[in-house]
Amino acid sequence: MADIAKAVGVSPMTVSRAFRRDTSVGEATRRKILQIAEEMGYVFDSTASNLRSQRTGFVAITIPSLNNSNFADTVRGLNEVLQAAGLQVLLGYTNYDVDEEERLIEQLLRRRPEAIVVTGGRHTDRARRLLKGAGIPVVETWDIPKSPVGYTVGFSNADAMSRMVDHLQSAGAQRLAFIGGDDKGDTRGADRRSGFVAAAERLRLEYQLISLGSPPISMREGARAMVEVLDAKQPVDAVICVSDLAAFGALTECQRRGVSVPDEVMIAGFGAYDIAEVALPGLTTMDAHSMAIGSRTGELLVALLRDGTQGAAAKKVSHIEPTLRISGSTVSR
Amino acid sequence: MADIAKAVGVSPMTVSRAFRRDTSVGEATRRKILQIAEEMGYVFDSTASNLRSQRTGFVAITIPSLNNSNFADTVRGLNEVLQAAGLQVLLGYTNYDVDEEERLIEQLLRRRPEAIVVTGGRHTDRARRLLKGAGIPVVETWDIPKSPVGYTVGFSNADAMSRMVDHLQSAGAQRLAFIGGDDKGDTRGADRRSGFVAAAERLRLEYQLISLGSPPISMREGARAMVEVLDAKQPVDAVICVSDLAAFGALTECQRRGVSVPDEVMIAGFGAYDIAEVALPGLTTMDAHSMAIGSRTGELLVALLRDGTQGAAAKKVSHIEPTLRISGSTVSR
DNA sequence: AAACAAAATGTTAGCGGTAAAGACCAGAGA
DNA sequence: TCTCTGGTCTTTACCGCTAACATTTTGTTT
Repeated sequence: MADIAKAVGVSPMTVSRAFRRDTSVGEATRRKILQIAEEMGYVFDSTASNLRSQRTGFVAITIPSLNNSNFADTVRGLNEVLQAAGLQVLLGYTNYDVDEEERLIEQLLRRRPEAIVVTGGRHTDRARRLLKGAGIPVVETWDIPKSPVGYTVGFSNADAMSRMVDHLQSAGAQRLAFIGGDDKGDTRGADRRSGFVAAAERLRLEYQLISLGSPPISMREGARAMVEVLDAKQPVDAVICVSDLAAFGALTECQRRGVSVPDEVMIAGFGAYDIAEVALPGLTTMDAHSMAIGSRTGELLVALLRDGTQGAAAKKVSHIEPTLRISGSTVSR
Repeated sequence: MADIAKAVGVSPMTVSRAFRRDTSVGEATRRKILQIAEEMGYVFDSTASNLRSQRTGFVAITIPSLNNSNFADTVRGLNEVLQAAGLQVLLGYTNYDVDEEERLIEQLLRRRPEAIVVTGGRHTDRARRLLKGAGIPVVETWDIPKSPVGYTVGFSNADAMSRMVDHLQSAGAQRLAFIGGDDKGDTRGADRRSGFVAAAERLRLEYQLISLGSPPISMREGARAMVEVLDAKQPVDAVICVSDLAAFGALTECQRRGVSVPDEVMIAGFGAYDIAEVALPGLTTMDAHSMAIGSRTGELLVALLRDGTQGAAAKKVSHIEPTLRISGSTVSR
């Protein structure tokens, strides 16, 4: 900046201002500064700016896995809104592990983000302490935790699953099975399972739980689980899977064996992945509006960072109601 | 840090050292410093460290879209290696647009990354100038550009597609179709198309090109394109799709119509997405080793940043040969 | 116990921007 | 003519850490 200032014949401060559109610099001066800067190949140095102004423009986000189009959609929605507001997303993967999440949160906070978004509501004690002590807005997504750290943008996985069980019952299912991973790490999966159990007992339906290894539960695991279900002694009318990926795996296993879906067994998934729409038959699923979770979070953060915690937008819990999408895998046409 | 130094009874410099594992501080002193820091709720401030040491620990990467498990895998592979080396990935999406890429590259360079990774070899002139002038390692991935900016980790999309055409011919196909998006933005898709055309002409096979809208081309578009192919007057023995997602869409369209795959028409995809393995029949595909592209890039960068440009690892072009995975969609069993 | 090397700690001066406050100047109004 | 205003620009100090060098402490050798 000093070099540019000398070349243009102004003070470094004026150059600094010229690079920030909002502050007062004469239009002619600004143009000249930007032109000379471009010629000199100067690229603005955020690191210095960040330190002095105590504003980094970072928003940190931790997600369990990038390899999951639901979370990728949330990041996409978040990024779209934040990028427009001049903020940069700092991304980290926890790999469905709370200790890894703790490490990640600390590492991210060192970068002095202006806000932090985490997936889910379960964290280590130290992670909670770090989040609370950071002095920046904290948003928990994809869940409605019992004792939230700060703001929440999400839905009740248990309630959503309960609605799905209602649908299956009304479609005629009496004996259900739930396919999911173990409870470690994937709290959303665990919530879905408990919602399933609660609903099945409320409706006095027979049910069984198939538990696979640790998340992520994908297509292959869904197919493997379906083997178990179909080989078991007790017959099953409907299978609910923790995600559409597992559901699609289950569906292909049925097709491999010539088991008709939905006539012999219904299959339901979760998450409204692309595959649910394209599969044959289409998969009944619960659309959690992954991208909306991200963009809603982004809008909340932009409002908070602009207007402060007192702003009108500062609703603590933002509910995003999932939508049930009924398709050929649970109702024959 | 000054507060901690006072509390422990040492100089701030010693506290600074204690937070960097490698520098020499007495073991007892270090423990005490870290303990008091934890009690005081201190979180290290990277922004100041970055400025003074002129090292940010950032590696920037631009990808066309997060909503694509191939690129997500590359990011995952990269992140895994970089995270282990204490580096943080800075991610940006270009949305298959070179102007957007230029903006993004400038924005990312302001953060003073220590290296930058871009997807593909086509950039605006200004983007090339920015990359070259940044004075940091530049890696182009997923392509082998004619005139690379710096390092390259990738493969020839045209050659890979050519091998796929060879396979289809040897499986008995005479009349081919290629399903892909338009050339704008997705240079990899365009390269695959031109590889397809070259191979088809080399082998003197009949062929047609089905072009859809702008990328990303997904399952829905694949199904739509297949409608076109099946409704056309000229019959087709085999369809090659720009990605497995499109291929799966095409497959379901065939199933919807009762067109047997592979007996009446063969279908091949690209990218070795999960769906290729789970679909029924399995999709013949080209595994580009997305994750390996990321981890190889990561290893290259770690070596470059450690040993400098003169290091042994500084091979300019790193070729990752795709693997043809033959499955039920092109050969009946 | 002196002499020296190695390890641990301290001192000083920035890194490259910008917050805050003040100076300068042309044009408007008294 | 003088004051005042608002826009434009400058001066000064400092954000929180660490490179580079200086110094002290500890340990080892003879």
